[in-house]
Amino acid sequence: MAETSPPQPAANGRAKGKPRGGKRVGIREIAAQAEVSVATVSMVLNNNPKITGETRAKVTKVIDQLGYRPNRIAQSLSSKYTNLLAVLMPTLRHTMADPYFGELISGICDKAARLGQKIMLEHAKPDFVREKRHIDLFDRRYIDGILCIGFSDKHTFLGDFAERGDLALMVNNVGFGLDHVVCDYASGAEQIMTYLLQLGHRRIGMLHGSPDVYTMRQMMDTYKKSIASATGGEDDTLLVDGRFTEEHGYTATSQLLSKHPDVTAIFAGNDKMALGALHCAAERGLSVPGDLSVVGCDNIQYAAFVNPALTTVNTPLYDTGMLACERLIDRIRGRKRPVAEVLPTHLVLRDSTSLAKQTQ
Amino acid sequence: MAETSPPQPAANGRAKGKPRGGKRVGIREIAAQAEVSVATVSMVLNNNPKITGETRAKVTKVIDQLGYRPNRIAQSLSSKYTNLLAVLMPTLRHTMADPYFGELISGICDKAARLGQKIMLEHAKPDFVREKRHIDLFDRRYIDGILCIGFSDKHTFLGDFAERGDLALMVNNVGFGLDHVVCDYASGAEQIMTYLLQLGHRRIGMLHGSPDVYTMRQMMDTYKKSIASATGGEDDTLLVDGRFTEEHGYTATSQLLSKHPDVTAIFAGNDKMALGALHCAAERGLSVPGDLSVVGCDNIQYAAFVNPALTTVNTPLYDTGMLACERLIDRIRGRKRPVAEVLPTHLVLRDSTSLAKQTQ
DNA sequence: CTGAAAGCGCTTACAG
DNA sequence: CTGAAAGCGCTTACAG
Repeated sequence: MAETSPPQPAANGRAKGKPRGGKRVGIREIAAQAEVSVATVSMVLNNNPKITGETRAKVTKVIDQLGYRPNRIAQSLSSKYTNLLAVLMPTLRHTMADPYFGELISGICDKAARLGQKIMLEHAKPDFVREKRHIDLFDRRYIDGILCIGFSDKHTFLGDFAERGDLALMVNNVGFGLDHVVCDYASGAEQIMTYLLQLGHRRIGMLHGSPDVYTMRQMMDTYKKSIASATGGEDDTLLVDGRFTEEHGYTATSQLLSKHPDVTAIFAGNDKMALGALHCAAERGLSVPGDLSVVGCDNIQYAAFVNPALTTVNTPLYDTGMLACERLIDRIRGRKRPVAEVLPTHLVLRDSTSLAKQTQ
Repeated sequence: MAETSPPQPAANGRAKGKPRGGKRVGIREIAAQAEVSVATVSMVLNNNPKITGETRAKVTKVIDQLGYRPNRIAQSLSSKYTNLLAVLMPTLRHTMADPYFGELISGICDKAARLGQKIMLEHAKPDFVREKRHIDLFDRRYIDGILCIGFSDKHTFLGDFAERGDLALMVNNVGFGLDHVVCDYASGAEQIMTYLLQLGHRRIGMLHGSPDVYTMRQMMDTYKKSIASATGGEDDTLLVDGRFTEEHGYTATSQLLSKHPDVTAIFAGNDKMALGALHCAAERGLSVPGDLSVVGCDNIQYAAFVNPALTTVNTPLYDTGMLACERLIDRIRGRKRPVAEVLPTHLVLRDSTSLAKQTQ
């Protein structure tokens, strides 16, 4: 539309080809119309301070008139940046549908949009890693930097980034010589344990995920320390693997309660496992929190809407995503100092916890 | 590593500059080493059938040796494709954390990866649309095509794509002159209603979202038709707006039950609202399904793990995402025929539904 | 079946 | 403060 309405000298001279509306306007046409060189137009486009306000105004006017939009492929080929960032995550079942990843990515996307960057999604499937496609992302100039979420110590390919000097930042994980932004899961776990102990619970089970995951290790260590200092003993059979999912949280709880009927509280390493625990308790006719207290971690969206509403730790995932994205961009733009940020967590009290049934 | 190990004639001659490992290898070096022209290398890269098996082998060998990776920015500038697709969605609160979008996007990403395409994420914020950045995506050559998810009739800017001839495909929505891939929500709703009526329910409330949303309209129409034909009457006060969320599903249920204590079943237009309904029922001391049957829609991941496990309609969101992505790529690659696909849905029976308390 | 050349649409030194 | 020219690294007609 914009191309047909302005009273422009009809370009009928060379009417051949050109499907509709004629050739796309390029930087050359802008330069010609504005009576400057293409270099000047380019500098206006890139907000180069060398350009006079007057020149800028003149060029900007022509750009608006002709509806010129710079080709970002050409821009990237000539310049150093693609203005594209990747988010890399493991291939869990339907990763994107997980509220944990979702919150993180929401934060990342919002911040990226605000800073004029685009976000690309990548899954680190086995063949992806085998074929070194994570490296291709940089070598083939897809992206300027990468955000890694959901990985564990086992994902050693992450070390490739640091080795090659590619800009990568890990979220809720540390190591591999990379920058990181993490939530304070250790403090979160400590707050939970303190709270449960205050309520009189002594037999507290834990639903954990793989200890290869940094944040989970933090929580497990804190849990063990708390138990040890409160009860003077330790009992590893109170720790069961719920593999981060509702399904396994359910079966793990089932095992735990069968082996230890005296357990009065369960600390789940994430809300999904806690949901599995609630489900298991309901099925066994145990009232929560009457017979059993359950607490989760992360405070994902539906934690407030399960029955009973879940007491949990709020990890600021959205903000974590925002910060991670911002810091990565800092690095791309030249920041030298490595990034290592920790965001605070806090307890969210709801209806799944109460005083222990019988204090020992 | 690869660059230091092979016993290559030391390139010490021009030792200046070049931070580490020397200059990145380009198509020119490959051509030189393989003793062919760059055009030939390019053709090998693009699997051009004109190339002899012999030539191909020779060139491929050199490529592998030198670890050459084509610069995709340069490729895109010379060719017609970016091999990048965008997923566009509205800005709901933390959209990505929503299982509905998550499942869809998981399917899209997996299919895209398999077909060698990359996926970019975009949110249609007010300023995004105002500044016509959805058009920029094409004009500035970010992408080859776009997948639109989560939109309603109100999002008229979607019409811009068809008008400009840009390749766009809508998921679970029709109109705007665009291609579409949708789940059969009408059939899903019909299955639900038939089932509830069979169970003896006559006073059935519905939690709906905006009727501007195509799929919701399908369900509402089906609901009304079912009620009318089963009871001979209609009562619009049985329809309450739950705005697709747990929160509003909760309050809508509260309203509904206050106004109509005789309601024995609730059909929620999505699982999130159903979850709100379950929560509300629990708080009012109503047993589900004893006092009240509740059914949702979509069968999102945690629907099986809430208390009680939710009866719902399975909409194959993951597969829908896969198909949508595949069809969009078909179009990019030249398919002329518009895409209009409908995927079947089916009822998933769980524990939130049972016979009506008292049949009238 | 392969090669030499032009061109994609920008940015970036380098002069002036 | 601005311009002319080279170059980013490929692909694509066009010859041969």
